[in-house]
Amino acid sequence: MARVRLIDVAELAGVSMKTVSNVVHSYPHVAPALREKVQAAIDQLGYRPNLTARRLATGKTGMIALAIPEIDHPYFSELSRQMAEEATRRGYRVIIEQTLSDPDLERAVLSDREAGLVDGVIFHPVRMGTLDIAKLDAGTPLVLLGEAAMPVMTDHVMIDNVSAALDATRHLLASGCRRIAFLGVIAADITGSTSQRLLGYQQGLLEARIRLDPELVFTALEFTAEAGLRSVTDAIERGVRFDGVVCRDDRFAIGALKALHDSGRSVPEDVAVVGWDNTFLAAYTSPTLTSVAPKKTALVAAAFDLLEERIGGYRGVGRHVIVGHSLEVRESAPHAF
Amino acid sequence: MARVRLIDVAELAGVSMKTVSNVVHSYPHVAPALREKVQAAIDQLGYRPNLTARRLATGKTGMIALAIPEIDHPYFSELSRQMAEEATRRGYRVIIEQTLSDPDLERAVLSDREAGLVDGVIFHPVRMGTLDIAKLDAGTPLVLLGEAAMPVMTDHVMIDNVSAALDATRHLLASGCRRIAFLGVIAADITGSTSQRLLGYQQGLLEARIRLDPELVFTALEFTAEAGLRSVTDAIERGVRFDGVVCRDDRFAIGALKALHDSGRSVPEDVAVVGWDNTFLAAYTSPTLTSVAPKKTALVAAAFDLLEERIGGYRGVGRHVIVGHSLEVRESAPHAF
DNA sequence: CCGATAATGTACAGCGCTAGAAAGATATTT
DNA sequence: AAATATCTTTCTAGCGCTGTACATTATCGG
Repeated sequence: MARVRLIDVAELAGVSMKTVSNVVHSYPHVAPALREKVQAAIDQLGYRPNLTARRLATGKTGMIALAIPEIDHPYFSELSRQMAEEATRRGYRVIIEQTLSDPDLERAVLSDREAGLVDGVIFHPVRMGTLDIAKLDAGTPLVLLGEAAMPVMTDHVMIDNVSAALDATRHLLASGCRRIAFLGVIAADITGSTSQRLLGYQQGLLEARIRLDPELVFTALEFTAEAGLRSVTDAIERGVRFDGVVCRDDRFAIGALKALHDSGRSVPEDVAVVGWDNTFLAAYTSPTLTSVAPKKTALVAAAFDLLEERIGGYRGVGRHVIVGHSLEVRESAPHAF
Repeated sequence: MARVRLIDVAELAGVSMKTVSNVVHSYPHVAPALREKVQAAIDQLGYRPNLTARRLATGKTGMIALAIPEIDHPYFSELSRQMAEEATRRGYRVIIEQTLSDPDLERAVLSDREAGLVDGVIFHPVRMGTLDIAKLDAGTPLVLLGEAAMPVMTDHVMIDNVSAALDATRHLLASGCRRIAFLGVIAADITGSTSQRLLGYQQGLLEARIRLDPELVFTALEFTAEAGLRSVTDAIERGVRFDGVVCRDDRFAIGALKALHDSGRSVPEDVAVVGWDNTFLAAYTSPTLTSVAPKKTALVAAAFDLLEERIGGYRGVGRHVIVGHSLEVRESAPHAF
């Protein structure tokens, strides 16, 4: 079952390869009669262009890589979906690379860009720092996501984490919480995404003239609901009192919800909970979860806009785009209650 | 910033392209001194082989496509992750194609295989029937997932849905349920996956000499938690009485849990709930969710085994592999209670 | 009715890498 | 020392498609 090649079609139709190619690409100046004859040959042979060859000849791959820590984190799987759909709309395909927050795998992402596999990369780093990225940043178009490193030459899309965390904290304060915890500090996260959220949280407390109690900053060991659950359970067992908790992401919030439920506390009456990312989970927990909602659609669009400009030849300094966010208020932290 | 090519390295090192290529591929018969010199040139220039060119030359792409309905369905995102990791172990990369359960997109998956982009395809069809697939099945290696169509010539991996549904139903019966509902019939799902689960459910009732009450088969409009919630809420509002429910997947189960909670019923005391897929969600709902657990690791391994055999040249009839499953018992449907 | 402009079509040199044939160099054997 | 075997390296023809340069026809105003 040998593949049908362009030249096979050309021979059958009795024309040159280029003419067949012109038909395939709907090049305007092909005589209707010829076009028909060629098309017939294409159909008869079931010809499909070999994309690899096309790529080698044109230098464009039509693919972009999306490098994220974990495919199955709800935030990233939802993001992936939107990226894939936006890519399709813009005529690209997406290769998803999972870095597992492993520094070596993250580095590999940036090195691979040079392998000519993709036209560009959208990358959400977790472990790599600014310098690491700057050092490896070769010529291939790159757009960074998240709050991590931001080398001056690289484009970057994010939400304003400080102000989003501030909003979440204010929301809890407004509904009467006074001992608000922050769940989700993690030693391995050096990217500052968490620390910015923590900063917004502190700022919120400050506004309300509440002194930050270090006991209320809950640490987790890794980015899982399980770790969140354990962290909150530990705090409860240590006797820490709190009436609200801002979580670094929805998975932690789900763990928190479960820990509170298991310990007999009710949400939001005893403890109000705010999550982050507004993944679909938030709408299906009991109680449903109030969550910080980054404008994902805007984020995806912005990332592609920047990337396409780079692919188009832009070589200037890095642009830093901040997309909006909102707070999706649900049962776990309703308006005044 | 022109790319460094093989020939550039060869010139710098003063050797032929093939020698450089030999070094790149760790070909054994290269004199140590030369190898070192070449390696130095590679490092100095920062050479990375152009994968597109390599592909054209070898005919192997090193990529496989994973075509699934939705990236952000927890079952599929967890599956994707495992597929991606298994692929890495076996030296492949994965391109994820989202079909959105759209017949045209599903068809496109099979047509694309011929475009020489990937060495093989792992495909979980939802809408395409046996004949459709058989018709489009060209020469490229293909392995199907799920319970859908099974053309004789195509390899196929699945779990035994009938017996898994039977297990779930028996479990509910054993803990005293007598009016057990089935949630998740969907008109658009023609693949038989749901109908097999329904069959196992009926079989379970039959064993217990319980007549199937059609009122207890809950229909949903689409595969979302929202649709599951609505379906169960409707049933409750219609006055349908039931004390157990087998759900077609975890997302429906989450919707059901929420509907029951919202209507003031407690789980499992009033109604016991069993989900399907054992996604990570199951462990973090309140109560936690008992769920049918396909052996994902085995499934992924089997799919790759079959695919690699096809890639390796196997041309025989389709193999149909059934991987195991278990029932992860959690709070929503504990053992006798 | 002619040269000029536009419309069609062909030829062929790459894109960067691989791999088999062939050549050159060195080691082993008798 | 000649002959054979074994390494090591070079040469070069593709992989299938694109795009430029050029050849060949139509089209058309004056």
